[in-house]
Amino acid sequence: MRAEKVTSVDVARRAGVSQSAVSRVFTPGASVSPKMAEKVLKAAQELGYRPNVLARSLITGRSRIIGLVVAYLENQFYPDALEKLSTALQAHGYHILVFMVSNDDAGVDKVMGELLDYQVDGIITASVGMSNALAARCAAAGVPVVLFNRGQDDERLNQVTSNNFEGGRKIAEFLVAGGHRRIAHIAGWSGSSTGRDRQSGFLAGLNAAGLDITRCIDGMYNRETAAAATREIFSGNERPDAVFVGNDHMAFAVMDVLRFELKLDVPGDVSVVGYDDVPLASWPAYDLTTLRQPSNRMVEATVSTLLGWIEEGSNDVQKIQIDGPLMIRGSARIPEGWPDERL
Amino acid sequence: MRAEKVTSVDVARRAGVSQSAVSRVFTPGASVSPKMAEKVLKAAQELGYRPNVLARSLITGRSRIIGLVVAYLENQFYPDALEKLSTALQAHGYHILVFMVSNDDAGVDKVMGELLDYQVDGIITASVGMSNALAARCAAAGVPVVLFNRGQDDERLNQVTSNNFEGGRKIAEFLVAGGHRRIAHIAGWSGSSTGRDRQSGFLAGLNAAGLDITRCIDGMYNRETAAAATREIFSGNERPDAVFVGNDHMAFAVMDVLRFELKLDVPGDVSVVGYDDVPLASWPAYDLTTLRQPSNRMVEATVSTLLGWIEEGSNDVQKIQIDGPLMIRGSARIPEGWPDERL
DNA sequence: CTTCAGTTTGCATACGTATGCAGAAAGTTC
DNA sequence: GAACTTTCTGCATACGTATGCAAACTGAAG
Repeated sequence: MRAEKVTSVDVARRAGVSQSAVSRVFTPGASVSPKMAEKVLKAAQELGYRPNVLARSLITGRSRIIGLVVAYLENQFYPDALEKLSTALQAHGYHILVFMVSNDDAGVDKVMGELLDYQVDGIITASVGMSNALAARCAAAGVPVVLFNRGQDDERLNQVTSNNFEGGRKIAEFLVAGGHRRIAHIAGWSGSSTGRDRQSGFLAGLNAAGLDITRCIDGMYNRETAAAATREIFSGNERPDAVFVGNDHMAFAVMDVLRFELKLDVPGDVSVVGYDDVPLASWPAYDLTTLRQPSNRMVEATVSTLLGWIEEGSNDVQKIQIDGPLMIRGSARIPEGWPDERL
Repeated sequence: MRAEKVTSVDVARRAGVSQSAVSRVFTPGASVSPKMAEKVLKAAQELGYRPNVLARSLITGRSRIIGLVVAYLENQFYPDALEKLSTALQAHGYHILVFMVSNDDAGVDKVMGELLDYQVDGIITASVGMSNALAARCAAAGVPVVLFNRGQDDERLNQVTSNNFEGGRKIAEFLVAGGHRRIAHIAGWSGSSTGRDRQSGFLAGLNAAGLDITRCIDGMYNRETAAAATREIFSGNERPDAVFVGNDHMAFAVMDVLRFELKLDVPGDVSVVGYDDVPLASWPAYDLTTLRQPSNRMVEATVSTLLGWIEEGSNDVQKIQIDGPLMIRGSARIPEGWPDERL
């Protein structure tokens, strides 16, 4: 059962050339004559030789591995992003090494150490923060980091997010224009920049119309917490007539509670707006009005930033914010004559 | 910006010992005196040394990387499994390298080559098949493979699935007991063992009651295809009164079409049963009756099989089938006095 | 203090590849 | 065909670690 590894030396012997020649044939851009290439490729073919990426990385200092740190995949936004990131990176010859982590500093630090052990060429964190000590270590190790869908005040960390403040503001504007006056917010986790920015944008939007948030509870980006918050907010008799929920994943829970527990009509009794536009949001069962995070463009920006650092030695830190449209669907009252922003 | 890597040699110099000593301190089970360990660990601590996993793998022949090949993450079953697999493997010091792949032989073969380049210690494929040539290559390379949620007739490939035949049969029994007589099937992709087994189990169950499948279309595990199939099957006037859908992901599409396009009541007009029991199935918006694939136990079986091959040199091929219960919810008529199998 | 077994250490080498350097071959120009 | 330039090849070495082997040390028993 034990494998006999075939190495570049074996190929060299068979082709009657030196090991360096074999290496050069498999190194793009190296200098080899056509007939050398042919001889070597033939021998390699016959033996089933393929270069050992790990051994190569030892010399070149490049592993072609990107570490992805992610806290949970329950929210559909993340598997979707993971799929797109992986596909995009694969096209450039990189692959993703996954690190699941509990979303606290200790967990992240521990895992990040393991990550560096693998000599990753770059790190993407999806909605996970980093301690300063850690950011320093990555910088010291020369490993570029991109925070995907999470901002953080650190001069060393690239980040790609949607324009969360503006998104929150847009949603406020939309709800106000729809005639809502008692507006609640089930917020994204206050420990995250996304949660905070969406909330402050939302608040700014309401304030601009002379309104305030009627009721606000942190939903922790968690389905159960959001459901409990909904019960709390909507079971009294002074209930709001609209709610902005910090992401779609929680918004589904909110709608389920409103409809199936509290027997309220959405959007008749309550308008619900989410954030993300995950695929499920467009399914008729929810038909959720939500602010789209343009994951394609976010992924694109993430990949090009990362590859810029890795391959072109770039070192200017990017803080990229991408605007997304409000996807108007059936879960919230549509203001008279509101322009349809859909793509 | 370039990093000064700290190596075992640096640590050795600082601690005033040999490089081998350092190596031994970081190799579990090697022979080192307590005071040597202390000296080395202190020096390592001060320099921030951590062993280079890649260099280590060159010597030991173990990379502590498991390759995961997966076709798409849209169906919630897979991110869920990925999360659990990754967490379980991490606990054993392994990590998952992700390979997204289009579900055809050419795509799989190409990607699998890249996979072997990384010297992975094992391979898990999630609902993806392998050509025989490929299975042979993995066997030759001594890399164990586990097919997760996919069976295949190959003596060299481990596999872990739910008991799809029995699951299909149970569902037939359930629907028949519910008084349904015109029963349709939107099948899982006929190119997959899961799809075929569920279908034949279902058929066997119906036959046992003297019934047959009224109408059957391959839904390709694809939302759009399943939706189209639903329109096809249910828009005529001789419509079935129940449908078994090959997985939950398609079942949601089917319910959406039935309710929102065809204005049929579920389960009043049509009973719908799915397969998988993804988290979404239990959300009230769908409240889908479905056969649970016990992903926890499937993951556990996958991990222990894989580690058995890798660490204990096991070489008996496992073909594991795990039974799952029918989760009875609100999308299908419940037969009088039917025992509740829920956990 | 000697002997001997057991433990700990350093030396040297190996893993599979890439690359600087110098020499060989091939091509160009007169 | 000589002189020169360009392209190609092999030699040697390096990357960071683990491990067999023999030497050095430790401690116990006599």
